[in-house]
Amino acid sequence: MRLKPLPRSFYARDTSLVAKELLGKLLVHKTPQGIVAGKIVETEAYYGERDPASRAFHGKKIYNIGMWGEPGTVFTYIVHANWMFNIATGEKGEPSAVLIRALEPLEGIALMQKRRGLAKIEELCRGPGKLSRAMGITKAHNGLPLAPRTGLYLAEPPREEKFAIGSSHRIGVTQDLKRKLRFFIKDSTFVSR
DNA sequence: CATATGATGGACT
DNA sequence: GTCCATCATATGG
Repeated sequence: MRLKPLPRSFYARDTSLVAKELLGKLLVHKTPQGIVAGKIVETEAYYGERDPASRAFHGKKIYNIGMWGEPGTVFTYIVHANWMFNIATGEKGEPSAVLIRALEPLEGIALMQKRRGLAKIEELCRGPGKLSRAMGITKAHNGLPLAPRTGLYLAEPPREEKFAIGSSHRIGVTQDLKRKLRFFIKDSTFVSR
């Protein structure tokens, strides 16, 4: 499979637009243990300092510095013993990000199953913590640029696909539930609840 | 050093 | 729907 990585300019736009257009794209992670890849089926947009639900809301910290990085920079953050996989968006210096919430596993499924200790394919990446586990994403990736040379990157799917996009309020946040900043592929069975 | 806190997950009613 | 294990950080003594 020949993959075309997303250009940096893709990420340097409005966060919710990036979140929406990320649906259907491929997330690829090459590691010494093997290659794993999946299709993005669910995302959430987080605006920086203006967004009370954002990690950047309380200012620049060591752990969230990645949010201020170049667009296309990985930002990982732990919640309840689970790593969240985010991508910095917008202009450099603007701490907005997109959280990847769910994937449809495509490649390296055996490795995902091994890392998750689980056989059911629908469950492997259905949720932000699950997908990081299955993909092998941790703190070590915080601050890395998304690029083939780092082993972790996003790419265009081999074929264009048409699908309906649904939206809702964001999951798990207690602030700002009004805005619909969660996007997902409507008919996908791999979206989290 | 001690304790609180989640952008969660999984088990259970 | 509810309960709670889990653990890297943040924060206060």
